Amino acid sequence: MKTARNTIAKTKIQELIILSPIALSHSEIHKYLEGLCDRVTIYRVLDRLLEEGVIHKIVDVDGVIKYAGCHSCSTEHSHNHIHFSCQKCMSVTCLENVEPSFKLPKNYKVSEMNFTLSGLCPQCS
Amino acid sequence: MKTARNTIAKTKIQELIILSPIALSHSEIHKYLEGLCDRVTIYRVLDRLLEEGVIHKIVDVDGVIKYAGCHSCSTEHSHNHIHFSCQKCMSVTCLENVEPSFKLPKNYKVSEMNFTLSGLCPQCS
DNA sequence: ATTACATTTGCAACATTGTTGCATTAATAA
DNA sequence: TTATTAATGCAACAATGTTGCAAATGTAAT
Ligand SMILES: [Mn+2]
Ligand SMILES: [Mn+2]
Ligand SMILES: [Zn+2]
Ligand SMILES: [Zn+2]
Repeated sequence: MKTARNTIAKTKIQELIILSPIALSHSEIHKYLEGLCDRVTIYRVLDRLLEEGVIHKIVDVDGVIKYAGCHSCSTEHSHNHIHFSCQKCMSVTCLENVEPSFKLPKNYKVSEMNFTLSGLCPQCS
Repeated sequence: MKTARNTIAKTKIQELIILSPIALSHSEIHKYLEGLCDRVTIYRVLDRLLEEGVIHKIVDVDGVIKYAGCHSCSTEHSHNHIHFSCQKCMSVTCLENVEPSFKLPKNYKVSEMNFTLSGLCPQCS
């Protein structure tokens, strides 16, 4: 079997994302790490953290992919919540408690959803 | 004042998007046009069509940006509808009639939304 | 039809983002 | 401490998107 290893890069990246109040992009993580590891390593660590279910991926309104820690998915791993992207401070926040409702036409089978609102966050409005 | 011109490239791209039943990405449009114009021209034409309100932009679940014609926004220009991204045939469809409802915490001011579901479309399920 | 001119285009050059192969490094278990 | 193999660094590459500038082209006036 394949046994995961706790490397410095992985530990630091995980810590960074989990402790951050907002979702982070690859380039933001790269900046924060200040050369601790290679660009490519970050991509690979992010893939591993996603697989392990430690973090989840968010597609921002402009298509930029951001990563946020999983807080409320200890039992089951679902992220059917809304994300809010602030146009002023550029932060992306998980609104864990907000679940949208909608009525889909027949014969559509949903497996994932990505719902991002943009506008002004409480700090900026 | 700046007067828009109807060039061959613009006409063809607009036609392509409007007539398509699914949203198209830049690279898909590029393929369809078969060298009718440069890559860069497509980017610039898309920008113009967006500004003119002829098409709208959709961010797919994987962050790929797609373009779809505006059908039901003759009076006002809003796209608060759901988009469906099929994991099998990779099509992105506008579900113009499906509007999600949700209850946002106070002090969030929404100006735009991007709501994309992924799964299987009627044809593929 | 010809001219004038601003818009649009093509091309080159560049930046950013993401992926892959491979030799080297380093975490973990024996 | 040593053996094993996961993880990293680096180079090379592909895909996507942006910008500057000269050339081409659409449109309106003559
Ligand atoms: Mn989230
Ligand atoms: Mn749409
Ligand atoms: Zn803000
Ligand atoms: Zn399908």
